[in-house]
Amino acid sequence: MTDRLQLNMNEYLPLRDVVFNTLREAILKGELKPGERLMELQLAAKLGVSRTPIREAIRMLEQEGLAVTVPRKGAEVAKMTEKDMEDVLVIRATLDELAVELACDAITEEQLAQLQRARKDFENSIQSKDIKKIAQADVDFHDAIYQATGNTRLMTMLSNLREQMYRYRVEYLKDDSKYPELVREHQAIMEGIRSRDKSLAAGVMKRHVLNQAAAVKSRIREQE
Amino acid sequence: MTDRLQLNMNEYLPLRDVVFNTLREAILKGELKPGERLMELQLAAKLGVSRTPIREAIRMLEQEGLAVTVPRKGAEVAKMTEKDMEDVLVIRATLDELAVELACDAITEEQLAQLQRARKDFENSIQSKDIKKIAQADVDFHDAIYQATGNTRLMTMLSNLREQMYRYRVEYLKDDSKYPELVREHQAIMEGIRSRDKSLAAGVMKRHVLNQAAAVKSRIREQE
DNA sequence: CTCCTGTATTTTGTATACATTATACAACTC
DNA sequence: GAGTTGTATAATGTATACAAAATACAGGAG
Repeated sequence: MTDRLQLNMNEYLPLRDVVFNTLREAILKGELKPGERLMELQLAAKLGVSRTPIREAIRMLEQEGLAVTVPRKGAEVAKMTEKDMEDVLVIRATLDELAVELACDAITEEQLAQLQRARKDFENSIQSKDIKKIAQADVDFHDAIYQATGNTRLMTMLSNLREQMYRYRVEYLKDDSKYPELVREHQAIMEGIRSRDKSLAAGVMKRHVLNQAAAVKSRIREQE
Repeated sequence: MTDRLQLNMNEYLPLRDVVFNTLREAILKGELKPGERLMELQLAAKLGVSRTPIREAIRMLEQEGLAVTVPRKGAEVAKMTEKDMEDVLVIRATLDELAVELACDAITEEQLAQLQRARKDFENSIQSKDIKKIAQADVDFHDAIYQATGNTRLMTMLSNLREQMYRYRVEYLKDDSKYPELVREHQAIMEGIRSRDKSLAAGVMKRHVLNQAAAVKSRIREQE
């Protein structure tokens, strides 16, 4: 009996997860805007499912910080105030620092190569002028670091924090005068990790994250 | 018209939240043990509600890391491996450090007084030999610090991280030989914050958190 | 005895129905 | 006109019904 027919049974996803992913994407892409109401019946109709999986997906979005519910009124896409964003940025800067330090200790040769590839992909993506592509390449670079920490929880938390900024961050990437600095920072972080120089890598990473603060916050002010 | 009858309308809670709180408590207290199945029908019968709020509560527990669901099989109380606990501890140590630093900058006189009270309550609670009481006093002390950071997200995240350790931490508090050290550490943290000495306070806090590692991990080994 | 298979039962997944509350707006009062 | 009240409508909260999959286990084949 061949063991290669892996039986695509693992591709089953409950509708709640499909709905969750769909709504999550829509929120991150900005198709569902901060403050926009998430009405069960309407969403159910649009997605062709019943209210039950919609409700469960909303509960999940809620815990991810992407939606907010008021009892008996319903859910809406979470709005972030400038203060919220500051709070998130401080946490993210700290945890990203931690991630880099852990990566310095734990990264394997293979993961280092992966990180190197991600760094190059990012530099190449910049030529393309395609914001989505650049954003994705940036995400991949950071994910490569998270992966190298070997700390699953940290990976999850950092992905989640990034997600909350993501909606507002695209704007930051439109300003291509920042690209050279981004490239330099990625390079420095990469070098720091390769040479296992924790304080160098962590320092650059912290700056790298906090550099986004001004741009992201001004984007929030526009929203209001 | 008197404005003191605040109309207890704000005490309305959807059943999903009641169920969520109930299950959460049960898990933290150890009444629902790691690995124990959470069967909807059974829980619904026991709590006297229908499956719908149960399901929504389970989705919430899931995102808090207290439950794990396998599609079409159902949910169970999350088990933590030693590795999971290490991962959580590292994150918590880092964020608790951050919290203390932020508190050094932002704490008000009133909050300082509150922290002082919490610290004393903790010392008093130790005399009582009542583990629950001691645990609660410890929680209150740390909460007072979280409060002082003024960072709402950080408060939420730290509460959540603590929650995940809580189940395994009671054991740690049964060993009263540790009490003097705990008291000293609380005192040092308190002093550090009062004198706005970030590096002192942060350093002690980090140690304070990591000190629990061995005890908590051995508790996990027992579970297996 | 071991392994397989078929079936009954339990459990989850999803849809729908009913109850209750919030919202919008028109008619009314002052 | 400002505010209030009543009513229709729409939304959420909760329960239940039905479908589909997982599980347990008895019985049979080898």
